[in-house]
Amino acid sequence: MKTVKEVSELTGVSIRTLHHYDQIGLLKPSGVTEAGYRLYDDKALERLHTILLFRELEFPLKEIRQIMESPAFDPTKALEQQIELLEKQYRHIGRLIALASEIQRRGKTAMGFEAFDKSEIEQYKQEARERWGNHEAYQEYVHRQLRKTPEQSEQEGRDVMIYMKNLGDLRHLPPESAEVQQKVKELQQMFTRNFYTCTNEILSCLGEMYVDNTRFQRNIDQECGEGAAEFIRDAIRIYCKQ
Amino acid sequence: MKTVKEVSELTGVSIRTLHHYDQIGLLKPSGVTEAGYRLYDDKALERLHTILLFRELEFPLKEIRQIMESPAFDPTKALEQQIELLEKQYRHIGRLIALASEIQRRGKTAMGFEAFDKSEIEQYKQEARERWGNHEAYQEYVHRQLRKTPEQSEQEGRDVMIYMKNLGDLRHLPPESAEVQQKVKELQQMFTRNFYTCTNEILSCLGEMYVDNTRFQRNIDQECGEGAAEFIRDAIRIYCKQ
DNA sequence: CTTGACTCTGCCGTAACGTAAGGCATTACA
DNA sequence: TGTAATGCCTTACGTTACGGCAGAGTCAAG
Repeated sequence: MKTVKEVSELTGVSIRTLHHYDQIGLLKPSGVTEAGYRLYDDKALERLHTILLFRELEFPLKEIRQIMESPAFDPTKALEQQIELLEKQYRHIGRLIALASEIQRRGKTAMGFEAFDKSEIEQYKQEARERWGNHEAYQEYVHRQLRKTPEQSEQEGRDVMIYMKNLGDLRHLPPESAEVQQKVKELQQMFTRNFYTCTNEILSCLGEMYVDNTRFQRNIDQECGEGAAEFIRDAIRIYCKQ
Repeated sequence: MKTVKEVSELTGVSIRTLHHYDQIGLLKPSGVTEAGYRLYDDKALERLHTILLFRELEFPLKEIRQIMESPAFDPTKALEQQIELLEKQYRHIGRLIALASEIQRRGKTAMGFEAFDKSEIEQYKQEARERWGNHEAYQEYVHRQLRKTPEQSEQEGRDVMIYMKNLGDLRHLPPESAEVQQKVKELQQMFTRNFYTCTNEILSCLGEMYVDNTRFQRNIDQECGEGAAEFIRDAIRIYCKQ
């Protein structure tokens, strides 16, 4: 049985926070002395650790209580939602940084004193969006990857290769033919499903990379036949132009 | 002269917010009717736009007031600080997402109901950090780049090439020689100064890329002499091993 | 003159505590 | 055993940027 101070020193939460959690019913002490001192046992400490974990993930305290009280409340789903929420914030802040940077970069003189007019701000926003676009796709990719198990990742790797092979097998056709272009489209859709929103711009970057990157090119040519990498790149180039 | 409702509809801020801004002295109406109705003119609207810009960038209202009241308060510096703050938040949220994803990825069964113990949480954190590490360096890079003018970027590109050339010029020496290793160190320091915290791991990735990427290799060899790319990669490999 | 739209000034509530203030309880030391 | 030093309690206000009332006055139209 530990007093508030001991718990506080053990876990790093303030005494006031313990009072608060008691007050809102999130963490009741295991017992109280006749003088009204709060006493916590090991089970309470464990509960506190769980609370702190959720708190770190920026769950609101109310929700933490619900999660821990009713087993009906699905923690898996809650976690999923929370991740979505965090990702929203993350993107939002990213855009803010881009906007602020844009102002800093261009407005060194204008920043002097008075007002920006609205059109100017919109201009900043526009430019920030453009400079930020690619980055956001990458973010999405990383986050999606983080949530995958190694087996999932491996499976996806094979999937990609199948699509590449489908496309590479058509390299006797001209890259602008309808059939080839259809396959490019499917490739793009597959990327969007499995990795990130694959815009034409991104797809085009990927296409260039398949040739620019020695290892990629070697792999693709090995799996799909000599010259496949270049063929795929060309097909993508054409696809992205229209 | 516009009433609160008109201003509200024009700018999207609530009437209550206008009241609030009046109350805290952030945006006083240009005039009031004898009945006490607030009236705003175009100058006030402009001021409001500026306020909204700073608000979007998550400046606290108090600070916005200070910035706009006293020209002594340096907006350039304030913007810089704000960006730093946003970046801190950004990294923080990124790590949270990594942590949450890690729990989701591994804890599907464990997530059931009860407590995590502390060691388990630390384990999650550790793994999340590892999976997140490279990503963070990239973030830093993007953010630093965003703030640079095109001329700055260009200058830096030339700087990099100078360092590369310094290193490439030593390719008659063995890559493990002290002189070469010293140059590698300088290269790493230069990256950290100009782009991002260049850990050994990242440096090593860069080294591999100089050979893996066809375009990079060609450029390096062209500028620094035949075989320079491979030599630099080897020198970096050795440097990173100790 | 009434009606409906509009506006005003309070005041309470939010989230998660921080920071006192004022008053017992416990412990340490002389 | 007295007293000082901690430790603990409760109560309550402060923080941020408003949202949402209530109750009352104001304005333009029919």
